[in-house]
Amino acid sequence: MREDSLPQHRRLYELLRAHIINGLYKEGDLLPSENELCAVHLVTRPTVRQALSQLVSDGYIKKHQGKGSIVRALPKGIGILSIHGTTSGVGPHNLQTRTISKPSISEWPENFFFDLDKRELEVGCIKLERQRIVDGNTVLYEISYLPNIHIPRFTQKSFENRSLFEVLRTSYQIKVLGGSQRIRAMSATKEISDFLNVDEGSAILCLQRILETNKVDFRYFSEIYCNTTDFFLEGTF
Amino acid sequence: MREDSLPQHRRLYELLRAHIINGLYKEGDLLPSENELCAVHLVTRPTVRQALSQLVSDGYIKKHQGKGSIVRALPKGIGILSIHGTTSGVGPHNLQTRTISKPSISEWPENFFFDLDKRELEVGCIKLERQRIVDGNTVLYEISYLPNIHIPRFTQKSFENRSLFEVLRTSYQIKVLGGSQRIRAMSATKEISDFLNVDEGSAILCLQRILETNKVDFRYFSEIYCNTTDFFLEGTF
DNA sequence: TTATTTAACTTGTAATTACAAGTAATTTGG
DNA sequence: CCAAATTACTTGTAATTACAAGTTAAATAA
Repeated sequence: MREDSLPQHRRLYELLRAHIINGLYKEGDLLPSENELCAVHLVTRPTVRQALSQLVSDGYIKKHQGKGSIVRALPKGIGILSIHGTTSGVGPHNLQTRTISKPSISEWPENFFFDLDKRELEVGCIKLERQRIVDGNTVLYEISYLPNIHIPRFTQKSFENRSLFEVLRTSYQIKVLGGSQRIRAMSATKEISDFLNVDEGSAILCLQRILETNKVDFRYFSEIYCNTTDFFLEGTF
Repeated sequence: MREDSLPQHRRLYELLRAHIINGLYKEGDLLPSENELCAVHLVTRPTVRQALSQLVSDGYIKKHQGKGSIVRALPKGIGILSIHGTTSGVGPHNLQTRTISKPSISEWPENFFFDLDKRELEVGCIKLERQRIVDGNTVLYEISYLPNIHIPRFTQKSFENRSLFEVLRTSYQIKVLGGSQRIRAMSATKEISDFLNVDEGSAILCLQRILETNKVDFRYFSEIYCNTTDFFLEGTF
């Protein structure tokens, strides 16, 4: 395979995605045609089309037969519905991450929000609490639960302004491939209202996520409480 | 092209999707291998792979290199985050649709939740209010706004237990290709609490959606209020 | 029997070719 | 000058071939 062991379609995807995020291609712009991209990047059309179809399903572009690939408006909200996680999903905003409680090994919580299998229950759980601050406002309060396997010395890692995605990928070769989530609205409890700096009882968005990875026996979980008075979640389909 | 003018990859997608929904393939089952699907349906592997990758991005299956395509658990919540709309997204539940106000032509609301262009403002707006009742509980209150173009005699159509998707597709050849949505939590106003049968001030989920279609100058809008005490929204990524 | 190796599967990546279908600008005819 | 037809360009669909890489079960050797 190629130098950095990324497939060609994936490298093209990452390149075009970066260009869109950086503003080199702006909203409404036409991307180079598929044949142009072939010529410039020395790949064939199926490869180009694979990269473009990923951009479509991630909501970065829109395709029109006979016309071309048009860049979509970048989400103004928080693109937490996508695979890219909160850090890279916020876009041009000023984002800070604050660790509330450092990773600690414990048992899984009782009545956990997803059913765990036997192996997961045996290895135990690493819990991690973080806040996300966007443009100075505390917007997210996130609790992550990871199975205590495949990630030695995890409790000594630092997560200040670093995404969990990145730590797992660079330190443990664990890549997130996809996942699923539940979304609902709820009234803020005392604890959550403190973390999110809102009144107790005000409406809060709650997400429960399963993240699946390239290691079949390693999936982790996330519970996210979101203050949507100034920001909203955003998704494309 | 073939008999009913659907591309082969699309027909295979619809077939496999129906089999999964009907339970012919259950959670955890392996789909036939790509080569088997080729042989059975008389198509080539790229065509099969196109159908499968659509099933992956819609969350119906999960693929594992060297292993096969595994059927995922069907969403137990309301799959409103997908393109398939509320009606087909609810799955095995008992769903009823009630029209609150029949389609009526008017101006667009002031301070509409998305910016409209000149043409949309000129042609005016058709408004439609509906309730969705799942297993006897009123779960959704949905207001749809359509531009008054391409859809003659729309105000005389009936929507009882029929999806807007279906009416647009069968009566006007308008197909929904995709869209985007904002999600946030809010406190129920008096009006919304009445429609959803909840207490005033309780936490409600609010979705604002843009639906884009095969007609470039026709997009429509939807505002959805959702009672998530008994159900939650669900999505895969 | 047990551990290792091999072989037979699976999906992933990628180049190649061909034509269909939709769009937009140009050319042509009136 | 204007409208219709043509042309060139775009993406969509589809078959074909080849090999890489991950998984699993069978065959083999200790």
